[in-house]
Amino acid sequence: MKIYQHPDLSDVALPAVMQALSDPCRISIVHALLKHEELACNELPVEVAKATLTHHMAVLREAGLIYTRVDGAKCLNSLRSEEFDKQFPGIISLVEQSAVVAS
Amino acid sequence: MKIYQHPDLSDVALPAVMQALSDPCRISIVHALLKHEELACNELPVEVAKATLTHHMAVLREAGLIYTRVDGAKCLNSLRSEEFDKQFPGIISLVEQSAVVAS
DNA sequence: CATATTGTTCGATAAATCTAGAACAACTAT
DNA sequence: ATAGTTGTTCTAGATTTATCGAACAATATG
Repeated sequence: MKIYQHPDLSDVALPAVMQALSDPCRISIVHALLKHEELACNELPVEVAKATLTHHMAVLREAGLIYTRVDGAKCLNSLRSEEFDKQFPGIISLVEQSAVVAS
Repeated sequence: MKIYQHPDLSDVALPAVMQALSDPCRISIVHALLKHEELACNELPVEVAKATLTHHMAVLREAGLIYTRVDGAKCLNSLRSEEFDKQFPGIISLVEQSAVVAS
């Protein structure tokens, strides 16, 4: 299957992170990953087309927020919590505490 | 002159804040206000047209990041540091520590 | 008063982003 | 194998955002 690229967090710029988290749909995804550790794309609580979800996951991945590994036909996503929080302390915590909006 | 509206920070949603800080130009503006406390628009280190700057300032204002007061023909802008940090702890600090990119 | 300064608003264009359908590839299961 | 599941890529449309010039309003200055 596809080979997922994950950036070094030291290469991720703050505007890219902010951009990634400026979309309520992606905020919802992060919320879900805070609750469930590892989720396949089709287990995420979003109501968008598959192609759209692929796009959102790519944005989160490129912002260093999520890690994606292949497991058979599915791909499992998790938060890069620790490393991310080291590079951008407090952000994930803010998302965690923010109200869940429609996605 | 214009009457500037400043939202209650409790009414500001996280995606709006993220959106506001997803632009390098606006990050530069926040950087400048971290250094100088209060600055008129024409003192900000940005290389965009006046109309564009007005737009960026409005985005920052609506995200609760800056306060604008009128002083004669100019308007003076400052960060709403304390209250903002109470509502969204750590964000301003992250911006402060982030590298300055081109605007 | 005449001119310059400061910033807004309007209108228009360009660029980026979000969205999704359709075709496709890879794996799973019957 | 045949069909179903999972997710990507391509293409395209729709929405949002960024940008700026020009006209304007309000203040400041000579």
